[in-house]
Amino acid sequence: MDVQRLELLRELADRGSVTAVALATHRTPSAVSQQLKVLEREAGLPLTQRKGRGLVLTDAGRALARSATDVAVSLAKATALWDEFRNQASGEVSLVTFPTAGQMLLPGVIKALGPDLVLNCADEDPELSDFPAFTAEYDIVLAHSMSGQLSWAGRGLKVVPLMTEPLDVGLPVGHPLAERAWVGPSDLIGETWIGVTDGYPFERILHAIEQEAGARLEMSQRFADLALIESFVIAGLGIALVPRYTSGGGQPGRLVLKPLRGIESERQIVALMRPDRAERLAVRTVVDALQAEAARVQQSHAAPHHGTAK
Amino acid sequence: MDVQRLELLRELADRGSVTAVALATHRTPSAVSQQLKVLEREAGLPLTQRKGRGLVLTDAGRALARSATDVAVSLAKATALWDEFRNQASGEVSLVTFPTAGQMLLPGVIKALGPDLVLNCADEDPELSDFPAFTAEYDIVLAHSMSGQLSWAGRGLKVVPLMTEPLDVGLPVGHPLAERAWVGPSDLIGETWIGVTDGYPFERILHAIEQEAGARLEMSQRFADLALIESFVIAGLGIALVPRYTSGGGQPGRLVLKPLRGIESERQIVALMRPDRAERLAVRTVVDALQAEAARVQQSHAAPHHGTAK
DNA sequence: ATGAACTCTTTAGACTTGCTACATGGACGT
DNA sequence: ACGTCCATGTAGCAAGTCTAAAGAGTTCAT
Repeated sequence: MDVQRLELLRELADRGSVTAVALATHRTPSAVSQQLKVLEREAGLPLTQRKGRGLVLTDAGRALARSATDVAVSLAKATALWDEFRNQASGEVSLVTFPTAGQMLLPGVIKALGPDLVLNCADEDPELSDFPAFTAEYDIVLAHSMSGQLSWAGRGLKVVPLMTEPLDVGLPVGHPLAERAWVGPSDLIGETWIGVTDGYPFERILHAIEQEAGARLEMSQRFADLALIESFVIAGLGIALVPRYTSGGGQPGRLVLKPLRGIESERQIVALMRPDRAERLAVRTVVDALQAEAARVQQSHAAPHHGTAK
Repeated sequence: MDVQRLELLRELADRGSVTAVALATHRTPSAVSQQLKVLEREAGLPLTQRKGRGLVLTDAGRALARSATDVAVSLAKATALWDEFRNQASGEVSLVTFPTAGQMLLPGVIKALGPDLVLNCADEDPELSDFPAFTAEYDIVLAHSMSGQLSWAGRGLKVVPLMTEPLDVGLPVGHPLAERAWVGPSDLIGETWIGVTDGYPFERILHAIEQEAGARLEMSQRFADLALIESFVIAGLGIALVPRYTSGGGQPGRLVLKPLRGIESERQIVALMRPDRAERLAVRTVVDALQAEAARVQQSHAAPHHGTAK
């Protein structure tokens, strides 16, 4: 019946606790609890169920929450429509990203946006946290996945692809392989590797190399931060897999990138959003800017010469 | 922003005046005016405009009203969903029909519906009034159109076809043509006709007969009521075009029907609804029953023999 | 076992909101 | 010019929704 209440139910489905919903909607838990109770009375059947000290949705509750999404979407479309009538997009948009994508895209995007649109950015480590879950908190979530591996299918989230970034092999200047135009899996066995933290998507490619070459790679270190990995490579302590567009930012000319052949080695960078938020005009504007900037970055690297990076 | 207000704007688009909206929504005109004013202030641009002593929507207002329909639809889907969870369809559904369709379909439909679902019916003369406009007042509007002539395309209404009913030539017993298996346009010139009121869709077929036969039909009387026309035909005062399934109800055996060949002679009977109302579970149930009953009627007539009618 | 921490709920009271009732101001038709 | 019709202001009231504070149940640690 009432949209506000339905919205509350949907938030509960997303966030999983009354207090979280209250916090997110700037209300007291009491208010949320009361409204949910009213909704349940109107519905005439139990929508929630106590479990331990928390609260979970029943099947009926989940179904209702899902249809509440449709309501939120059409409502967001309506407000977007009249935003189009009035002025250009304005308001605030929040965004989380993993570090490398932010470094690559955000400065250009923020410059491209008008002064009426405030973009609040934050960064999070992509593997320590459940990125799709951030869509509850942020309007836009920048995430990456390996090609083909659509880890966030379903879930009811809107996924907008921004770019696919090749993952190259990073070598120190003077390394034997540095003279080659490209490298293959068999060239890489016997090298000392600087790896990524367990669970990183890069890991999948390293495994593919091992499988292709028929030997194990020697992994000396494991880091999460890209700049740290690069500094080890530059110091000659090993070689590593690095994203082409975002590497070498700090120390150009001291890191050599070689494309990897024989293995599909790239990552997809996408924007994740809750479907209703994706409809907001301001959000759509930011996503458009992200796509444009991603295309610009990709094109500037597609151009010939240009040394190793940048 | 607020759904109730959007709904009000949509009602205004449908009904055209603040007082009409107030009447329909059980409010005072003052309340409607205030809410529209709030909506306009939120939107930041004029949605309505005074015209004479009335009020009309601006372009922006119309656009918003249209998107308000989407909101209403998704909201109706949500409530329908939980109606499905809870019990079978219940509540009240209102319906208008033109007389012959009502006589043909409604008794069977009402018997088929459970006791929890109350169907309130009314009848209106199909030509004196704008039938699509009734969708503002009634949940379901039973209307007819000649085949191919989709008079209610666009408008944003949901159209559900129920049946196509042939229009036959009605003759008195003992008429020379009564022995024939069927009649063609050329057989019908020279006869005295009992016509329908100007503007009735039947009129189009009469014109088609004239065009095909190359002569004018002699029209002695013009009536709106079918039973009245039939009594004239039975009295031998002329022949007339009558819908096959609904004729002869009162006096079986005294009216002979002959199919008309050489001209497409049928009318489409459809249900018209506002899209949001079409989503209500109770409404959908009634529409399903209408379709089933229509199929039943059509089938019972498709069966051979059976004399003239019934 | 007992208490501390956490989560949801209940209750009572304040605040906000949308309504009715009545009055006002134009626009149309006679 | 008058009455009618329609939309809109103003004041007050009724309903709904929130906060605040206390209560009840569960989990975890000591």
